Amino acid sequence: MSVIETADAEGGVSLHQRILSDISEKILSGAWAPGHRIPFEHELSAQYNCSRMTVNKALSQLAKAGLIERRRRSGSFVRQPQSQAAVLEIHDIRVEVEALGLPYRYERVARHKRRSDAEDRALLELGAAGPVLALECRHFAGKRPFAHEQRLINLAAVPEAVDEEFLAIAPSPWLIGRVPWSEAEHRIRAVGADKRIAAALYIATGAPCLVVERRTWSAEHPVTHVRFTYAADSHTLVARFRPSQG
Amino acid sequence: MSVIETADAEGGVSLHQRILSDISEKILSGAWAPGHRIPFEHELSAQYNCSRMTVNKALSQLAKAGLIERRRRSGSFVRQPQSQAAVLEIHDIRVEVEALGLPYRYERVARHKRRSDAEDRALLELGAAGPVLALECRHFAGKRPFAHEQRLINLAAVPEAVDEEFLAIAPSPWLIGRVPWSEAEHRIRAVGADKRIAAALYIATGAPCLVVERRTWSAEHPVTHVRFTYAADSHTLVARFRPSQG
DNA sequence: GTGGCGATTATGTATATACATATTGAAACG
DNA sequence: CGTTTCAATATGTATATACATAATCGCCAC
Repeated sequence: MSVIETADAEGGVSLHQRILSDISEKILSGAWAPGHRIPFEHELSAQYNCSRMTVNKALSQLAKAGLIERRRRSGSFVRQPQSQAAVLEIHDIRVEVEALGLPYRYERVARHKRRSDAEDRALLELGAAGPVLALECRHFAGKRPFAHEQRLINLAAVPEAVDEEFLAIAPSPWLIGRVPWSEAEHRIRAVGADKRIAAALYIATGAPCLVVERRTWSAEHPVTHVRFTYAADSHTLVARFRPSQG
Repeated sequence: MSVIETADAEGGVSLHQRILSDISEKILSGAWAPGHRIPFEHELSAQYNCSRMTVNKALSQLAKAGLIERRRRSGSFVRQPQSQAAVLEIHDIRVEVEALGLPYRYERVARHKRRSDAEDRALLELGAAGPVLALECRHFAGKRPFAHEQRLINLAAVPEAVDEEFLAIAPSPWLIGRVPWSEAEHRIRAVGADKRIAAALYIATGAPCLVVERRTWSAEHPVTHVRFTYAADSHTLVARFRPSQG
């Protein structure tokens, strides 16, 4: 390798930028699937004939953007690609269904109390392990399933949920009446239905679904994480706003 | 300055991180107003007793986050608060793509001026027939299509759009700079890709997609209707809020 | 087996250095 | 007087190096 050789004659783009876009191209194109281990820093620096620092700069940015996950001693791995933006609005399913003029019905499918596992903690953004309540429910519009609900409740924040079976009342209205929320985060995306969702919503596996995930905090404490899944033809989120000034 | 003196005994947080948060604190608190020139890299490196590279790392991140603007030979300056209405920022696709660290590219696929048909009037909520501009565009992240855009512009509300080809600039930024909007409505849903969308986004027919439609009004006049379609694996909308009313 | 423990390894952060690039301001020139 | 040139300056990108840190692997003792 030459000493201090600047500007790799790469059309104005800096090297770490080129490395970055090469790798993200591989990821977004699917050539490197989620879970795939991307080459080590020292391998890439050999491949691109540059220093490890340059590779590190690119990989750090990819990690910050959420495309890859880095693990010491193990390497860097492709994550589920996702970009971020913001949208607003909150919804109550009973109200939505009744607005359609259809009879609403609620069904609790499952309920488990357990000590939070790693996935639970990730979903709730919990630091330490603790008791959680896991719920699975369905919401019907007329005879058709309208939405599937998977929910986690942090029992450290809402201990009285232990005594509720959620057979007659859905978790959302129960929580809203009890726990004032100070912050909420929504994630909205499209997915293909997996087998479980397909069965729950009476649709084909792989059929497009809208997924709305919501995380709620009350005074800095994570309260609940919920994932609603709707069949594509059953649901449109609507949000109206006026501009706010800076 | 000492030689290779690691871990400045600063409670686990890295130095560049501390510099970054110190400066953003100054900016967000208002102590350094927009337009204020923040200290030069060499001044900060003296102040923090560290190398210029470390300061550079912090400032580069601040620039990428949009808090400051850097000008060669002149220094770094606090930017005007970018608190554009959440909605606008949301669907500025260029910003989303660049936040991923990927090169953004825009392409106009088609442009037609016509008298509004029934479908156009439904989409724009127009009462009477009138001239509209129909556009089809694509937004790329790296080499992959990131979003497909179908747009209608009400020429009665924005007559000067007739003279714009939209080859170099995308409709969103063009409109934002020209037409103040007073109200917007969003509709978000999942669909299976039809043939046209599948071809445009390099995905299979029927593959799940996220569709975001936006209608905008300016002083009661419908301005534009736009439909963005994203491949399922490329996009997640994220929104955080605090309760403002109820 | 299995439980601990040290060696190994990949990433994380920092350093000093080198040169490129863009921009500014002032000096030199026609 | 305007223009051109040039040096100074701040940022931009890259290098080689050094050491910290965390996680894993394999070895060894029990």
